[in-house]
Amino acid sequence: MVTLKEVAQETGVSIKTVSRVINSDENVSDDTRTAVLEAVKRLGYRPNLAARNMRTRRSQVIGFITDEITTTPFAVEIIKGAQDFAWTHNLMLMIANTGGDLSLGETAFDMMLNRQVEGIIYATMYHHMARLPDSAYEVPTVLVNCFSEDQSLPSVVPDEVQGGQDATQVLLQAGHRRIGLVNLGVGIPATVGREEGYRLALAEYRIPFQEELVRYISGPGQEGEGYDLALDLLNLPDPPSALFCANDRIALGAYGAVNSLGLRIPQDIAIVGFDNQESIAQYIRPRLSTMALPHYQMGEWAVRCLLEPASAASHVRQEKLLCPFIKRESV
Amino acid sequence: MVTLKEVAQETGVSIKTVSRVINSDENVSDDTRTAVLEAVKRLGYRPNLAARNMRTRRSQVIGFITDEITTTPFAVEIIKGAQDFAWTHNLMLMIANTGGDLSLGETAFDMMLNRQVEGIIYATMYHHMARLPDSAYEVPTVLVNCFSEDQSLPSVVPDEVQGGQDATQVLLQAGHRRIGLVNLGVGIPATVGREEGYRLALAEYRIPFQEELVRYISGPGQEGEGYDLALDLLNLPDPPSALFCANDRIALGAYGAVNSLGLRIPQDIAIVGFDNQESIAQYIRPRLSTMALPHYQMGEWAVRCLLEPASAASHVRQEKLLCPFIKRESV
DNA sequence: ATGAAAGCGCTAACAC
DNA sequence: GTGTTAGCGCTTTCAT
Repeated sequence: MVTLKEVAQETGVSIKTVSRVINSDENVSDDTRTAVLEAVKRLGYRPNLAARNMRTRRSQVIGFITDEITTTPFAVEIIKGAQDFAWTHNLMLMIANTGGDLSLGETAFDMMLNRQVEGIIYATMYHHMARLPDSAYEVPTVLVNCFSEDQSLPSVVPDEVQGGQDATQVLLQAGHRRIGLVNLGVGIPATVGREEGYRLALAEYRIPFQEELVRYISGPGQEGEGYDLALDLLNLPDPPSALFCANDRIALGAYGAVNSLGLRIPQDIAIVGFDNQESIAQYIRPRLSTMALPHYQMGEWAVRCLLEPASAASHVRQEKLLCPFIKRESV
Repeated sequence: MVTLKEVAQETGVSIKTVSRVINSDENVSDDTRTAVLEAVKRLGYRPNLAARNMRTRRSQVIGFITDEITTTPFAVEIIKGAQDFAWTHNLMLMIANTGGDLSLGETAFDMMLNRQVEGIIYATMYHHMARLPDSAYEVPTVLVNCFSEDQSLPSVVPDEVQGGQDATQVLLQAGHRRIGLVNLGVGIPATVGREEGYRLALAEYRIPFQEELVRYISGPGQEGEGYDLALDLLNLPDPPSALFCANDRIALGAYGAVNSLGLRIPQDIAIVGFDNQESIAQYIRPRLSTMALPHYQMGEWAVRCLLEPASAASHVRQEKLLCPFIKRESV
């Protein structure tokens, strides 16, 4: 390993002068700087950030802990957003995956903290409330796609209400007045928020909310249930002409239901999904119009929040990011 | 920050004794150990790995650089395999994504090296030859899903030949004797290897290889081309009764072609895919039988290779990992 | 079984 | 513009 000392000896200057050059300090004569840089190059010197960190207390590393994110293809965009933004600020991401296990989560925080990370991002696969170890408070921590019970940690989540509202509006604007909602399981933020948006959009058009048009899935088999519940709705005496499906897998099931009735999408039944799971939305025919989750942006926001604790984090407890509508062919 | 020194003062012993306790050194009396541990807990002491690293030269961090992997849902399993295995050895992964840009790749290596990583894993989205910066040789480096031109770096890739052979065998064993191959673009390892496997399997059954049964896609629109090429094959005067599609997106296109001809899968035409892209294979009807890529295992292997340079890395230049057959309903 | 001193590579503080 | 000294938190070496 080549050290500052060796570069100094090679150049015939003091260690501190080399340090100045490395850190782009102005107070170095051009001649000295040139000579030093030349030696740095020749020797292949590389600053030891671990050593620098000891003095500056800045590791230039931030931790990124997830529950099961790497297994959720479409959510890895959170990592990408975080890493791209971190990169532009000379920060690196250190990652850990807990598999949803709380004690592993605690270990993950400890391992990160021991390695002197400057901040930690905790991201989850699905939008929900998260339990966090005490060590989450030892360093700035930001939550992505989840929130702590007491909202004591800044967090960034998708704006479910806006998403639900916009999805419904798209259908409304296309002329539909009787719109079914095949929602997710009861009690989770996505279900509540998307339905609230649905109601808001209906209210704007002065359309009364009707319970019989709303269904909730109850198990994990989303396509299957989506099929059944959509079929239910379509078999109503006064059936809806459009379906808002709370995610794309449900929408996929709904496609099947529409087909089984010999109806066409979007001519007979219009469908809007949610999540923009490319692997589904892009490949089914007609291609699915749906609401995208702002994964990439949430990742970016999290890093920005860590970098500017004054601006973002302290002002808002929870940032809600826009879910944009992705127009394809199902409406 | 609580340091060894403070714990030592609190307990009334020397710094070194505390250090011994932290590092589970035997030579400490039980009383002392208990007292120290108690103080460690009370004070919330946390070893500073950056400081330890200065003496031991072991950062307990390894770098994980990818080209575009985080954007390829099904390939993130490489990260998961690496991270799970690293975890069991108390190592953390530091990640960077270059977007395929070579100069960014060089920067990524530099940033990792400056942060004293003990080794680097370079993983790519698709199996291909990779160009690496010189700095890749400054620390143990392992390639995943790619290889260096001169094979000077250890690498781990899917066993394309075995995969192609097994896929074809599945069809052969199901009684098919005329099997079409809709292959990827010419010249890449996957195309060459999978076709070689296809030929080997045919040879085992003494079936002559026929050029007219093999097609290659030429553009990026894999489903569309898959559709066209499969249709081509099925329209042959003496059409195949089974199709081996070199990836699942092509298979998806082939499904369309079979449907358009009013044929059924697998009764009239059997299909085997490749890649096991769950988002496709799992959701199309009938569900697609396909060959899985050993992403998770490649990630594991890479870390193991870094940890045991003596065993794995130095013996084999390139490790080929098994692509297992995933039985579903299309054969 | 325990401790004192040195030093890892670097930067902060303060000379000159 | 440049150098000296000290010390970040830890482990190593060598005493005791």
